[in-house]
Amino acid sequence: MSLHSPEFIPVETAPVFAALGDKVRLSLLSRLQDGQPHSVVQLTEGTGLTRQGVRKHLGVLEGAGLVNRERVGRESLFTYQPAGIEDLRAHLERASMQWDDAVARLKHFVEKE
Amino acid sequence: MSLHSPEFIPVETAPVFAALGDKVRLSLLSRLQDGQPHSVVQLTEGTGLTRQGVRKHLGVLEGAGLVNRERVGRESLFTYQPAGIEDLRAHLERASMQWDDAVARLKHFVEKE
DNA sequence: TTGATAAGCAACTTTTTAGTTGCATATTCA
DNA sequence: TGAATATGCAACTAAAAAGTTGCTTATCAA
Repeated sequence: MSLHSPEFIPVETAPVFAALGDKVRLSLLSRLQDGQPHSVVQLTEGTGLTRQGVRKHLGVLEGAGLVNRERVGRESLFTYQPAGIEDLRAHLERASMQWDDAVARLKHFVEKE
Repeated sequence: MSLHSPEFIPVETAPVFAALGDKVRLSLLSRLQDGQPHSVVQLTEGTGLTRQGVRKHLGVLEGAGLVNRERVGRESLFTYQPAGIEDLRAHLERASMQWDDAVARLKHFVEKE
């Protein structure tokens, strides 16, 4: 028998949540949503930040596995990677279901008294 | 016609993601998953942190709407609030679907050439 | 081959977050 | 009432994150 109750959301996913926990990075992801590779200058436009600032955010997204980087010629092209979001979605879905179960059990327990 | 393409994940959700982007907070949420109110001392056990440290984390979770606080007697009782997670789940689900659509359109476009 | 463009790397400043200690306040209970 | 328990609040330190500037390197195109 397991000593641990099933984890709500695994702590290993914290870095991915952290990567998404920033307005600039969320809007960068929005712009990568078209599935096309985008260069750093391209992604810098409209952010109000410097190229290096944006580049740092892209590095965070890359570190979390949410985007992919590829050097092509003199450009660095970033592309959206769906796997990370898919993963989170699955975790949250499971968490929601676990919660519903817990509530149902609680209700049953209360009514039994 | 709208000038903006639909947002992948709305930037307003960033604070919620940020709240989840920490191992301590994720494990606190795990322990609140039973639906029962828990006091600060109770939640401090096993964290290796001080009561005040844990209290700060609980404050972040509360600020993100993920938990609820209620003062009862001399205790502060924290309870899990499912709405925030539910919200994120819905956003991620929509994002996944949008992505699938984008990929399908892209594929169709390529094949047409 | 030279000027313009895209980017990388490193150092540095500023801001935010995490975590602590110290002390005051409110509650419970013997 | 008085000791023990649970918490709150404020100040402080340390560490991480965000963002910048300055300079170098690589690539493209006339």
